[in-house]
Amino acid sequence: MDKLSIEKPVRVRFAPSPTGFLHIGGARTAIYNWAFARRMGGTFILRIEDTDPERSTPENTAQIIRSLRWLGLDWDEGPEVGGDFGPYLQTERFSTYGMALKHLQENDLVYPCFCTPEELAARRESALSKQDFHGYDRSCRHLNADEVSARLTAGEPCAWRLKLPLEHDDIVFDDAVYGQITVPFSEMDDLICVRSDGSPTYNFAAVIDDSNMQVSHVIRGDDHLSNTPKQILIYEALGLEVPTFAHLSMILGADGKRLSKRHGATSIEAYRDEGYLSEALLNYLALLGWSLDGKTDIFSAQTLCENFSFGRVSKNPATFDNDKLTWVNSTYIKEMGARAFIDALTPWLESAGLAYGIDGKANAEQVKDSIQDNRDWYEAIYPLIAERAKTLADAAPMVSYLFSGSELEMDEKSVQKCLSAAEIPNLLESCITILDNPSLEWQHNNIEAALRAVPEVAGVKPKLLFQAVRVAICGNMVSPPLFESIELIGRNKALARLKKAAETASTIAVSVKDVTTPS
RNA sequence: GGCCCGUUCGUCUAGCGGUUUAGGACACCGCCCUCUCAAGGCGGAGAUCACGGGUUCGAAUCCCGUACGGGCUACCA
Repeated sequence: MDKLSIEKPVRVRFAPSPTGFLHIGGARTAIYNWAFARRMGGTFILRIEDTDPERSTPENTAQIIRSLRWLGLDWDEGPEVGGDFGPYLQTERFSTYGMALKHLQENDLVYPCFCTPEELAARRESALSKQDFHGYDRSCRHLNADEVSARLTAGEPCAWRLKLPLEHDDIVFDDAVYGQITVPFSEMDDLICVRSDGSPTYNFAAVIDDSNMQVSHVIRGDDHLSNTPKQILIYEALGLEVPTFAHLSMILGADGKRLSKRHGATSIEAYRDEGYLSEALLNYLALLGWSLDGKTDIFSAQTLCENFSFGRVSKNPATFDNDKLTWVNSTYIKEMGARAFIDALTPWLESAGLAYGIDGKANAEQVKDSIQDNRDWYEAIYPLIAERAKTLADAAPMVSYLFSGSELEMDEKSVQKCLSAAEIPNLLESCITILDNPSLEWQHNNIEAALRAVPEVAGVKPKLLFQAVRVAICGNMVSPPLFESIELIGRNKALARLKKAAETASTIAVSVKDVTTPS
């Protein structure tokens, strides 16, 4: 392998066509290309295959680039970065395809086909029903030279087809993932290289580009496995060196069908918007079809780049498992640390309008300023939810109670369940007295120690009181840790919330008494 | 129809002829911890390695069929 890399520098490319967003499958192909390039000290190229004018848009191209960047991939040549083998948009490379065609024409390796698409479709239809379809019937290949030149000079539209050799061995290539693949030459037909409108077909353009860009390894989805022999024939006609191929299996939805819109989010940006971290998505995608050692699930991009190899890429299609992605994401949240977490969470706080020091919904600017001015306070949130939030989207609602000021809306169910016991008003009053004491240092350990005395003295279970306090402070019977929350909310607001809860509790106690006391 | 490819717990995978009573992870279940929820710890259930034939002293691993799934079979990419 080392020897090989000395002989031929590793150059790989990711070549999406901008007919849609960057989706899960494309992203994984990009990741493997990138990781392989980094592993081999090679070059990673981004090339946009926008030859389909009907479906390609600049917006899609921009979105693909944005998604790739967001994932943390960087390319050495391509849009935005340039390179010596550009341009990197196929629509800007048409002259190269023209030159290649000319070369083929001059060497009688290609011939004009005047059959119309309609004729071909009809012929294909009838051949198919006879169950022996083997591609184009080569009728135009046998036209006599005079007729051809006459029709050509008359300007009759024609496509240019590759003039396959009459005799050829079966096509054999070594796929880096699948191993040796053999396709009978009898299956090959005279494929079209250039359409009647002058545009190159995918197979032709890909070969010319990969060759011109000196691509050493073509790493792509296995929907191209069947295109490979055709492309090899083009390489051979042009006298070009055939690169190494590595095909990647598809990614399936939970129903075992090819991943598509029906399965919900498939675009990379949709995952970003659902609160997944790019590092986690990258990790999960890398894991979906590749293994580091069979045991390790969590690894950094750097580890990926240091260890990637085709030998560990699996051949069978993988089913996308959102549960596992979510788990990977949650482990990244747990390990990312307060600083990175708050950075990542900032947009979410902005859109939720959560700013420390501002009651009610704040605007994005206020949130930004608040975070800047109260960085320590914000970072103190992290340990409260690091083990609880599975995504960034989870996190904001989870901590919104910290931003509610003195007025907190309490969940009705939680109120009924946790504030209705007869002892609650008195217990809460005791808490208020304790917390109102200025000599109590406002720190969660001290707060906890002080409050634990209350149920002990009253002879009730700690849980009874703390659930009531939780509802008072957090508004819900399920919440992040209580004493840390009290600390973060601050003495005045905490006291205000406790007072309000105590009032609520006494009204419930009264009404309960009304109901239960026989008249 | 033809050609190509694939098939190990529900899911992702380890496994490259003997170290395998098939290992890990997610999900699931139970217990512990505990101020709730999580997290964490411990344990459990879950795969006759698609099926059938070979080869071999020995096969999840090699070969051949079959079934199922996917791809290609375009003047789409």
